[in-house]
Amino acid sequence: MTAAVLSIPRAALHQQVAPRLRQMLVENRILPGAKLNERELAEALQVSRTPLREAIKMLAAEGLVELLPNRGAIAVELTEADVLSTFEMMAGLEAMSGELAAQRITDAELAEIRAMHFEMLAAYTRRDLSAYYRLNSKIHSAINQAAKNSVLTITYNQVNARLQALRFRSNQDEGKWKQAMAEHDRMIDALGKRDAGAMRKVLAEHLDHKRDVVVEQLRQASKLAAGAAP
Amino acid sequence: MTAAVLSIPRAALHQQVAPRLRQMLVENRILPGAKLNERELAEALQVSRTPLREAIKMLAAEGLVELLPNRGAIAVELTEADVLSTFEMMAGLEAMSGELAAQRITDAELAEIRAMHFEMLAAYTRRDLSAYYRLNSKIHSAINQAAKNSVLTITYNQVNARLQALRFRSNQDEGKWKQAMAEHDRMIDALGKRDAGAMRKVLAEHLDHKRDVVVEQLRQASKLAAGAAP
DNA sequence: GCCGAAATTTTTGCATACAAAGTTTTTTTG
DNA sequence: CAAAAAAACTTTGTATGCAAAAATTTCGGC
Repeated sequence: MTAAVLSIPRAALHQQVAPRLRQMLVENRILPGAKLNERELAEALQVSRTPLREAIKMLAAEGLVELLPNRGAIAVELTEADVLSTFEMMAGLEAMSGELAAQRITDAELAEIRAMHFEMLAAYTRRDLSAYYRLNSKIHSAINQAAKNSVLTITYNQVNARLQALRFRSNQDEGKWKQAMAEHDRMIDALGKRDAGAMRKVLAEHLDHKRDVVVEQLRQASKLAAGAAP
Repeated sequence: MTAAVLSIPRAALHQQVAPRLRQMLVENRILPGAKLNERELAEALQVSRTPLREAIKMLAAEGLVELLPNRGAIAVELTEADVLSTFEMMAGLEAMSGELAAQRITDAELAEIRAMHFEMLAAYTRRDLSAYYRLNSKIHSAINQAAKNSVLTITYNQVNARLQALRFRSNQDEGKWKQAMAEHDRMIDALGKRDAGAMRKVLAEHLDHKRDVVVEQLRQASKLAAGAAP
């Protein structure tokens, strides 16, 4: 009866808590700037404070929470400057991924990315935003994998985590979406030709456009807030 | 008497322990692959296991130690592939720093970097390796600062930490050293001209050469070890 | 009624205690 | 004597308790 419970969970509690907390932060279930109350969280996650605190320290090292001496941790709040810096960094990482992937990708990897690209075309045609996001994320991950640099992959995932919270609410407008798809077309083309320079260029541009979409939405959101509050 | 002790140390223990542990790892005072015994370390650092464990979790998130379930943590051991990946990543980050710095550096920042460059020329002329390393590190940091991207700075410092352990033992040969100095000359030149493309290029090459020096030394070291052991 | 100070409550930070997993040593058996 | 099993020991992982700091509330003075 309890066999599954006893045999499967070989992961330590702090190793279970960290991903769950990370997801709560990334999905804005814990709002930016909000305090992470240890007692409350420990109760909610059904663990004692010790493994919870260890998990919080890990997320602090990842930059998802900020530690205030004697005042615990708060979910990071990204200023517009932070958002721009993060996107600029992602653009650099994506450009590097693309450049290296163009040099190192195998035929099998390329075929799989092409397949996902067609799936994404299908999602775009159906205007299935959630499938589109899922496939987009998978394609970019696959490109990163094809670059075959473990440190780049780790860094990419870390920086990417900080942006998830923003992209979550980013519903694209039709024009931008079409443009993003066109950029993906060029990407697949450049990958097929193993053109590292073109990959760098198209990915850097792609991320710059994503940045523009998010920043525009942030400005709109803060304009709305400013109009409502005072 | 105890006023200084009572007023200054507002830093939490885990915040003090983490940097100390990081330095021990970076300076190879804890050897790669070695187990981090909690009782021993806690005693050596004069803290209980709780803040020590929190610090270890932070270093794990930074990638300096590896967590083994129910078996604690070990200092990461960099394979040759890891070293290559890390240098490749550093090359990308330095290239990005240089490119952005060329676009954003102020005259004051440029002047300070030029001053440090002259100091480094002095250290090189005296063959003062330790001063050379210190200034080299400061110059690269200053370029990174001039890029004015906080996420890039954090990432740069993290990835750089993993390489400190290797550079520590890297005594350059005369030819490589001269070449590195020439590259720094070109760097300062490109920065003065605000030539982003040239900065990207020279920094990427500079790091590639550093990589070659380290890899060559690693190969020599492992060759020596192979000759001695069997 | 409102501001400020003191007291109370809450919360964080650290140490310790205990349980579970892992490691080593000893013992037993073939 | 070797290999396997068992016991003893060590180490990690988690919970709990206590002290110090911060936040909140209460109370006194104006």
